[in-house]
Amino acid sequence: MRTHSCGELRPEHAGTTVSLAGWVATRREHGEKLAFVDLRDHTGVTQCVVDNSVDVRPEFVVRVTGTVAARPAENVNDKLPTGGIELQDCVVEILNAAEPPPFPISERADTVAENTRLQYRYLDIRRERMQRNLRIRSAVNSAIRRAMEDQGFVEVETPMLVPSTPEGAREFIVPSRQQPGSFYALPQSPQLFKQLLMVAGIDRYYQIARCLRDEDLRADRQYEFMQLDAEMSFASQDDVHAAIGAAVLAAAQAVGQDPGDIVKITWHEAMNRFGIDKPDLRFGMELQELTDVFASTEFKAFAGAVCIKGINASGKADEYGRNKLDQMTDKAKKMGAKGLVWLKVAADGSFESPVAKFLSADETAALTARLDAKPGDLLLIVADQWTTACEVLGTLRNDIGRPPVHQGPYRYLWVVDFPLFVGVDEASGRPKPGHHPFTQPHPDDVHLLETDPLQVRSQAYDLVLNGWELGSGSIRIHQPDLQARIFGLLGISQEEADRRFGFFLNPFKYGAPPHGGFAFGIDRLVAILAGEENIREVIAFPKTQSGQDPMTNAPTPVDAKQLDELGIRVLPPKA
RNA sequence: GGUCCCGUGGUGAAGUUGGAGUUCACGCCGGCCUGUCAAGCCGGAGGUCGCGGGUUCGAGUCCCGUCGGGACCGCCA
Repeated sequence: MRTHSCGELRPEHAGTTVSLAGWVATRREHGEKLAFVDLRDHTGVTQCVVDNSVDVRPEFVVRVTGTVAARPAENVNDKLPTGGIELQDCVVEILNAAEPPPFPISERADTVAENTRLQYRYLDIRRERMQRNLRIRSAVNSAIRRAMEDQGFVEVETPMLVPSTPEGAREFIVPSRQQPGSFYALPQSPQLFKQLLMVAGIDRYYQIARCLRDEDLRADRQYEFMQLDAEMSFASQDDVHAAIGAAVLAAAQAVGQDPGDIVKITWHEAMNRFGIDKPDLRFGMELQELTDVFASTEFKAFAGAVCIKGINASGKADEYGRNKLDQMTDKAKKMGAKGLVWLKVAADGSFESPVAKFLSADETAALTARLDAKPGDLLLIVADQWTTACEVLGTLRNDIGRPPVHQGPYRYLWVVDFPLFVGVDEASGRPKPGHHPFTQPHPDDVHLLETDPLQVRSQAYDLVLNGWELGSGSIRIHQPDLQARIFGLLGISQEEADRRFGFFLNPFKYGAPPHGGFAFGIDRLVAILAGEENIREVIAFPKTQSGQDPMTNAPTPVDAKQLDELGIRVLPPKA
């Protein structure tokens, strides 16, 4: 049907007769005998010189047969890769007519309401931007597959209809026809199955897996999303990081990027330096320790504080007026801080601040040195519990300094040694698992499990890119006695564990190898690699924030007959 | 569950302290035009200002509600 694509002809093809097929991009009329038609496919655009009597309009599907001609120098279009040639003596065959599209099939549609783009997604995808994004996604997927296969990982598909488990995210539920009143759940992740594959001797498992979570949607979250899911037997944390790192490297290289070295820092260091467990390393403004500076201060807000930390928003003094500083203070208080101290550095190096008069000369000098304060800088200080001080300043650091996620450079890092438990459940007084209850504690901290559980580090880790959490993983518990200890701490009895996790835990009695794994979000990775801020831009048919699809109108009511068969009755809407 | 922003011909935008007949660009339709390339020129059609209620002599504009979209908080072991 076609001999070439619309993006490949060059002056060296001059003289050959070719056939192109595609969509009419634009038409430029020049009188009775002459018109230019730009023919478009996913590879590009080629100008065809046609007789003006040919009645084709934008988005008509046509086949054009003609002769490639080099354009004279004055007619070359430098903006097009094919701008050195055009098709002459064209025979145009209309394969399908088309109504005018609701929005232009070009970069001009970037400003069209997203709802409209989603309603006509098949036209939106016809655009260069979406073509590019989906092709990047495909290249990333295949590069990841190749990298995993090369490392001896075996792709195993796991079921979509799985039992409901009460932990974690809210699940999508699927009614059973043969067992009315019983339900399947759609998997939040293949977590349980992949660990059983380790018991089963698969040794290295991976899957580009669809996961489903019924939680509110965001720029980086859809109900359905794809993960590179992997699990390894007889592997250390470092083994897992190396394997996943190779997949990330392959993905980046597939789009012509170099991820550089993946830095590794502990969770404690991340909190201490950046105030967040997914630090964005593209900018400085690190948290500085100030507790010692104010060890014997007269300033009441700082005196006796467990932890005092500060950041220097360099050069931001003028940008942040009283109003913005008040908003920042409110935010700090909402996050649990007792307050926020700000100081602006004046031209002579002195501090402009409501609290400047409470600081001694020594303290002022030490503060200036510690934060490397220069005229025009804005200093922000929080005195509180360590966690609060870090988190508040980490949030302000991101608010003030963080560039859009897709803006290079790309700074990948592993965050390791997450705490095994995060805080205490108010109702039960029990510690809450940070990752999931099957996470292996750090070997050096196991002895603290019963005495000081909140100090126990885990063998859990996150992969972070430019402040976005790409994914997380852990070394799992494979010893039933250790698992029982953890359940004991969580207040889960043997009976309850059997009931809730029995099908998962019983297999571990039959020879479970030490194992660990990881999963990262492909949508997020592809979005960043494609330079998009929103994962919907790299998903062919995404849902809106309210979980609807403007193209298919899903979700929709179903027939009473269908509900009947499933033994389901729908309650009337709440008044 | 909450906070904030948005909704005006097919598309994107403008519309002042509430005041005459909503404005502009692109697109669309018709005409002219032999070298354009987002062609150009002339003419034309196209609107429930998301929807409902209220205030007012008068509402695109103000108020309340509602629907839809987006960003974020909660949530996402």
